[in-house]
Amino acid sequence: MRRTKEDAEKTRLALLASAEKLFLDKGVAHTSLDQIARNAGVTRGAVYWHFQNKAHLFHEMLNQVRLPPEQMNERLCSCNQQQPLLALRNLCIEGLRALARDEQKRRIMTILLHRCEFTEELREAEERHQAFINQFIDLCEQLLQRAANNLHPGVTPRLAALTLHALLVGLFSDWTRDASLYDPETDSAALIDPLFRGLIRDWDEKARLLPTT
Amino acid sequence: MRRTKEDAEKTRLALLASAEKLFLDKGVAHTSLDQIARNAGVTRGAVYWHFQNKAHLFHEMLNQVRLPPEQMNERLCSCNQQQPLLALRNLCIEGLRALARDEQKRRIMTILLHRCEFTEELREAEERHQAFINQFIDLCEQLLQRAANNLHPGVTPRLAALTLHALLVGLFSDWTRDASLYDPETDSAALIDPLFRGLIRDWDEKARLLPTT
DNA sequence: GCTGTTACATACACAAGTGACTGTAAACCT
DNA sequence: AGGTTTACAGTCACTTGTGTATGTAACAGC
Repeated sequence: MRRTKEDAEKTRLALLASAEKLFLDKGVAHTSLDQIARNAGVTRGAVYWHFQNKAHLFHEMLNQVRLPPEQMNERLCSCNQQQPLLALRNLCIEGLRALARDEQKRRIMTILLHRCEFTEELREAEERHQAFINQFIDLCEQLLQRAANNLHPGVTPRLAALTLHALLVGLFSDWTRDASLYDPETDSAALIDPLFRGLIRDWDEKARLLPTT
Repeated sequence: MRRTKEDAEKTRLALLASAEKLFLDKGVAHTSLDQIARNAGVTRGAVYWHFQNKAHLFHEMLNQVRLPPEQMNERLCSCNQQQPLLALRNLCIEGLRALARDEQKRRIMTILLHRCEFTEELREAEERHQAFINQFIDLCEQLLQRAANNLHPGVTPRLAALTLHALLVGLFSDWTRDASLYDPETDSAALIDPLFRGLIRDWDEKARLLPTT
């Protein structure tokens, strides 16, 4: 029996890891707290000691990592570069690569995209996720607004921001579903750049300033 | 008590409609067969008469409609136009609009994207879905291969097809999550065209042949 | 060394869901 | 007209999951 504070923290982390693994394998709704506990080598008592219920456990699992949308929002808020659109493009690429590099991020993103039903009990997690999405779209729109006269005719900042977000979500969704589709390390730029070229008029000249980041 | 064949078909459809509604509201895993039955004004006996279990009910609910990916695959296979890329572009736009026009398609697509966990019991539905996706990507790749020398440098047919699919998935995913983001009827072209412009070299001249479809 | 608290394990009560089985009235067929 | 089948309703046995309450050994502080 281990009862020191460090040991307690270890079981807490073991529970979070078990939840992560089982959620990924069998879905959130199809995983019971008992399965999570046993997978971590403890009983349900430990689960209820560390977490109020499954929804809170899920929420704290999300809190372990900063997922790409949140990371990108933080970066977008703080950075005020002279080339905001290039910075945005690099952020998108980095977001894709971050998922491939960090196994945990990948697992949690996969759970969010493919292994959970956003129903009543997970509503707060859903709203939080949704808030990040809207924030990201708004930030993109602001950046694109500054370069509004460089946009191709018929493209508004708002629609361009929506398109960019949709592309990212689709790339995340497809890759977490089947990682053999493409390799984020080598293909990210080729997957992102065409859209920028189609949105911004003199993109190729702009991009020449920065080499293949 | 109603027992004619037409009445039986009516209750079957009522069960499918109830399942659709409840799956959308509460998620597939969080909806019981009893709730579906009561919502349709019958008991679980009727459910087990018409369907083997929840997975089969789910599967037949999907069979009621041809979702955008399947529609687009059928169209892509059959059509051999002189302007395949323009046809592909129009198909994408039509796919987006179809979701907005057909309430049932929208509900079922929302369930597939946001209200179900692809776990063991729904594995066959997932595999079917995944097969359509891969087929769509392959078809796009073939079409783009024909115009390979018109692609912008650095863009391969394979990556272009992946990008296009990702954009569509993202647009579906975003819109089914929040329909106020954009209006498929008016915005579809503006959401799709930039990517084509960024993928294909002389897109604007090509597109001038066909007006804003 | 005693005590209170921590970090769980165990036990219990309860609800909900499933699948199988049985019952049954009306429809259908001959 | 009568038997058979259809299209369910109702019941039962069983399992699974949750939340809570209680037990308990070890640690931490004085």
